[in-house]
Amino acid sequence: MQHILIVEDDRTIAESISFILEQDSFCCEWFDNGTEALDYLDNNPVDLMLLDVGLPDMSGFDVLRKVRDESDLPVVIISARDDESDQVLALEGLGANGYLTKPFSPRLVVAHVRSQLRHNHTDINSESKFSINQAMQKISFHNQELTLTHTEFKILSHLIEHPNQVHTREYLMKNIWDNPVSDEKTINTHIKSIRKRLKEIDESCDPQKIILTNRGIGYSLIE
Amino acid sequence: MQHILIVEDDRTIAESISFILEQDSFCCEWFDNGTEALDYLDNNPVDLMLLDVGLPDMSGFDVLRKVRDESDLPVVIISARDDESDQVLALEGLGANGYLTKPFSPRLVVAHVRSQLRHNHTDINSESKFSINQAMQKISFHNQELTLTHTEFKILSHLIEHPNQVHTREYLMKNIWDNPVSDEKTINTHIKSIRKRLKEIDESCDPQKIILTNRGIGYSLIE
DNA sequence: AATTTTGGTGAAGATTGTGTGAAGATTGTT
DNA sequence: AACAATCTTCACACAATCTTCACCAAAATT
Repeated sequence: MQHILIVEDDRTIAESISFILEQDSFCCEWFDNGTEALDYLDNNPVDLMLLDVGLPDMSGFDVLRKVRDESDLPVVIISARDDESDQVLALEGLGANGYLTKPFSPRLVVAHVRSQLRHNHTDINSESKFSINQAMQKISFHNQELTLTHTEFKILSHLIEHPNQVHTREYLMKNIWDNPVSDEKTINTHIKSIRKRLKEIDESCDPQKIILTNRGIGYSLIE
Repeated sequence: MQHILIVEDDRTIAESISFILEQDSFCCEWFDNGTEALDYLDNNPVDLMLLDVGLPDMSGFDVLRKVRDESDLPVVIISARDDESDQVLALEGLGANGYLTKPFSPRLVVAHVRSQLRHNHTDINSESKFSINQAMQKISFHNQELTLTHTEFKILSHLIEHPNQVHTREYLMKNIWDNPVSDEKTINTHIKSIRKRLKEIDESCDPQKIILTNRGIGYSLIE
């Protein structure tokens, strides 16, 4: 599940974008101002940001600057003005990844979002060791089906969909459990059993090299 | 030097794009048809493709399909028609990375090109000895990955992100530890081990010239 | 030059984080 | 209700890491 952060002060626009993205099985969070959005970004996992230029509290460009100070998060700008110099500034100067001018159809927004996130998607023709069958809720490892419990499936899916990236236990818990009240140690045990299942399929593999522990931080899956 | 492949049957447009890209120290190759462009692509290194939709021999979309069959090369579409469904198809369906509609200024083309190539630039372009991979919580020194503990990572990140600037021990502690109760001498030891790790990667470097001690004050990283 | 202060160094001890197996709690199924 | 599967928690062992300390070297001060 990919998380989209929408920063847009027009409620109608935000809702229509949100609606269509959620139909495409994205998970959306909406803020109508930059301050709250930046605050949210600091503490929550976000895969892409849709950012309006005209915000009540600060310019979208300023928001983008602050985001770029600390991450490479894909940011697609939404602008009411079709001003070329703004676009050049955003893309070249500030490091935006895409630029959309109003009016646009929600469908186009999804196209831009998908275009930016494509590389994150587990590609069928990539040589990944894993393949996910979302419909069947099954994961294959070296083309052999893993028998996973529901929780294990959700954890491993997350890691596969965001490989080469450290996930804190806190992050994993937020995304996997609805009620976030649980001991962080619980993750350890699930990881342990996932590793065990990998070993069952491929005796020669080293599960700790595939799902690696980043001591003091969390876990990450190496592609 | 980055290589741009321009596929555009309008000579005037191709030349103006080419001209401005070359001013920005890109290296351009131009073809006015898809067949030759695809042929060139098979045998030459290309970093990005600017692709017109309307070509004499085949549709730009067909060219894109063939490119996507075998690579993830960034492709920015140039279209004469401002048709939203075309754009959705290109971005979402065919895997284009960007979409420009004519008329556009050459400046905007460069902005799109730079935006797409930005992630490649960071390593080559920056004169910094260090690069931080936030996603994996890793730092590279001369493009070699450092093995750092969590605390070491946090200290070094701070120094890298604010180079040429003295950080008092007190300041570092406040920013790195949640509970600020600790002996300031502790920083010394961590700095020592960071320096040791730098030396492990580059035997010939002098770690005390990279992270330098400001006697009586603190430490600073020299860029 | 002697003294004091500050930082570098290596090692020892304290602390924390993780892997592991198993027990208890929860959930779902028959 | 009984049972099985699964999830969560816990205790322990071990290893990685952090902190402290004693000692020495370098720089600044007298």
